[in-house]
Amino acid sequence: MQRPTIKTIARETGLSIATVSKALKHSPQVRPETRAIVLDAAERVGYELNLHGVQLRTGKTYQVAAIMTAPGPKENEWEGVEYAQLLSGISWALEESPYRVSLYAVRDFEESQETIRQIVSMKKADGIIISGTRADDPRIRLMQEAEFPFVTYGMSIHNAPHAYVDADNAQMIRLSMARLIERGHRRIALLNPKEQFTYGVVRLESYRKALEEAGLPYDPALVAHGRLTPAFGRENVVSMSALADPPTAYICANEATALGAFSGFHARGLVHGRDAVINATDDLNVSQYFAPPITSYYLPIGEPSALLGKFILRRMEGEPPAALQTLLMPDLIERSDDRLRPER
Amino acid sequence: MQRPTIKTIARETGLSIATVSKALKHSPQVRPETRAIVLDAAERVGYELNLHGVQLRTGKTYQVAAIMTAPGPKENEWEGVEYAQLLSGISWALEESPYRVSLYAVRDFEESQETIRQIVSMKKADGIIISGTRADDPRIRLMQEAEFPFVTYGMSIHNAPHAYVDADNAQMIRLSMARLIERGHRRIALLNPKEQFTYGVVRLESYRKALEEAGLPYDPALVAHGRLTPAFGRENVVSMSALADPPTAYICANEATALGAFSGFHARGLVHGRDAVINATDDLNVSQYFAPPITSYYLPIGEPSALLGKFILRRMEGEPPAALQTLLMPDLIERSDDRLRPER
DNA sequence: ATCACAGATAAAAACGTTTAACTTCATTGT
DNA sequence: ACAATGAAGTTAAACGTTTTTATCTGTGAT
Repeated sequence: MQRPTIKTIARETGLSIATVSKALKHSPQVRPETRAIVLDAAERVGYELNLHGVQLRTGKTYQVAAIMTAPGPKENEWEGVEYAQLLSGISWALEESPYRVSLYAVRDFEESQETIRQIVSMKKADGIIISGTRADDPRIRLMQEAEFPFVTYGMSIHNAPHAYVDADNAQMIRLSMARLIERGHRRIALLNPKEQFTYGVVRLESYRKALEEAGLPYDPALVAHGRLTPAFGRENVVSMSALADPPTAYICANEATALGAFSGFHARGLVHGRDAVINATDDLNVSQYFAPPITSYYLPIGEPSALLGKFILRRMEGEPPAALQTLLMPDLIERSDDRLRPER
Repeated sequence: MQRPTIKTIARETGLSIATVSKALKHSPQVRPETRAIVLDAAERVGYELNLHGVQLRTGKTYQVAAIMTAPGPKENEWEGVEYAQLLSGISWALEESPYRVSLYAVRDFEESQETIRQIVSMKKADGIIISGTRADDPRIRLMQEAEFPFVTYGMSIHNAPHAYVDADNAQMIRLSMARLIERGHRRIALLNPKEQFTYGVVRLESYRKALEEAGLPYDPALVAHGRLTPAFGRENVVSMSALADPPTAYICANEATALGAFSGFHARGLVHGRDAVINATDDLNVSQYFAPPITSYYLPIGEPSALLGKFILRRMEGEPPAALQTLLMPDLIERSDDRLRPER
């Protein structure tokens, strides 16, 4: 028993394969009654479209390439864990479509660029989703020049308009800072992603502006850029807390960094709420389990990932990118007062 | 400028496409000199195999389906985060091959079963990688009956032999228990995955055996089965620590559970090392950042994932499954003494 | 000189689909 | 009455491979 093809249906119905093909794709060239007959027969024989034929004929791949930048297999730091949920979110968004997510794991920016170049020129996918965007991102230019559909998780600054989904980092930092300053903090540390990343730039800018508006000085010693691992959080708490005038609040760019910051507190004998506090941005709903639970801006990763999936589908259908740009505002979840209580 | 095909090379060299095809696949039917000419021309025109043609002709897909069971997009619990690294590890292992990882995110066991059935019957991939295996796993039977190549992350118990990679859970629990008992613990809690999973069964069995050998009673109140989220860890610490005779040690099946356990300590005012201790199994190298750092069995997730990739390649080449079975023993990393110090 | 044979290459068919070009037939407008 | 139009189908080619079968060429044996 072979897998049924349109030929099977043609034989079954006495129509030509061309008509069957058209009927299945709802071409206006075929009469509704005929279509009904075809659909019925298709159902009966258990027909399912063979993508390989389509792919060869049309050049479509029905693949959405997700470029995942993760540190090499040898490096064992807790990094990029939110990718799992990001991928599954995208995958679910594509569920009703014939598209599948195919994964391209790369080690660094250069490799992602090379991979994208290949996907584009060899047409290995119909659409691409990337993250870790830069202020001026050559990968975006590459895809735009080739008119290749793509969506980014993260904005760019100097590139021509494109489809993206991102958290509203500027707003988030602005409000975070206002809140902490209102609660008496004057020395606020920013544990930020690498400066190459757009959101690193955006967050830093917003941070500086907030300081300025509050009439507080900007101290570069309170800002760190790096890979958002627990190690990063820990190291910076350890070193910054040793400053003559140490920070009383740490804003961590993700939950891994926040976990590491707690580890730094432990190492230096600091007590959360007495010596300093930690705030964070949280994708994974994990801040509530820290001891003590911390205040965070929470954006369930399912939201951006569902949007990424939706957007790439629409881009592949030719929708212009201008309509496919969303900044999501995370919810502030206050779990501690964050005023210092210098008891004891 | 069209993408070059074997036809391009045929024109270029004056040979037929058949010969070119054979030359490219190192068929013995073509003379070495001819092959050289072909390879040279291929290089010159920048030829790259078009998989769509191959796929249609041979039925091969060059896809490895990774079935990822993750909770629905609506549920926002920190679960399954290690999947990101697992996937990238597999993806790297396939890097030199023409195969790509294509992702199938499913919500639960039933859906994974249905998805696998489809992949197998519609031949949507050449190989499958699944995790979350059960003692008697119908998915494994399904793939075996269809003689479909697959590798599982996690053993099964009642199924016919198949390729798998797993951590040596029995040994891990045996040694963990021996170590804790040696340090004076008599009431040891086991925060375990759901009983359906093979490793849940294996761990429980090993736990009971360890108790028995030490002459300690088995108390079901100290064993919990559930989804390995922080919430699970927290809830069980909260409830178990309220027992008349509470546990003095908690063995957590992963780092998410351990994080939640710490949260439970905080909620109940327990101090790690004084009231009880936490041990864990760690894939993500994150136990070192807990406050305090805890003792764990650490298996960098890169190792099993690289093996999964290697194994599926070999299975797809027809290698029998018997040779493709590996139990990995995680390293014990002692970060605290774990004897209770009832100071204060 | 002819034959059989092997080695090397070529021709052709096939995989499942889409689509441009064509045919058929009924309907419409004059 | 008849050309023009349009709707609904059909034919056939094409996408890039692999593979079966056929063809050709030269060698060595008879």
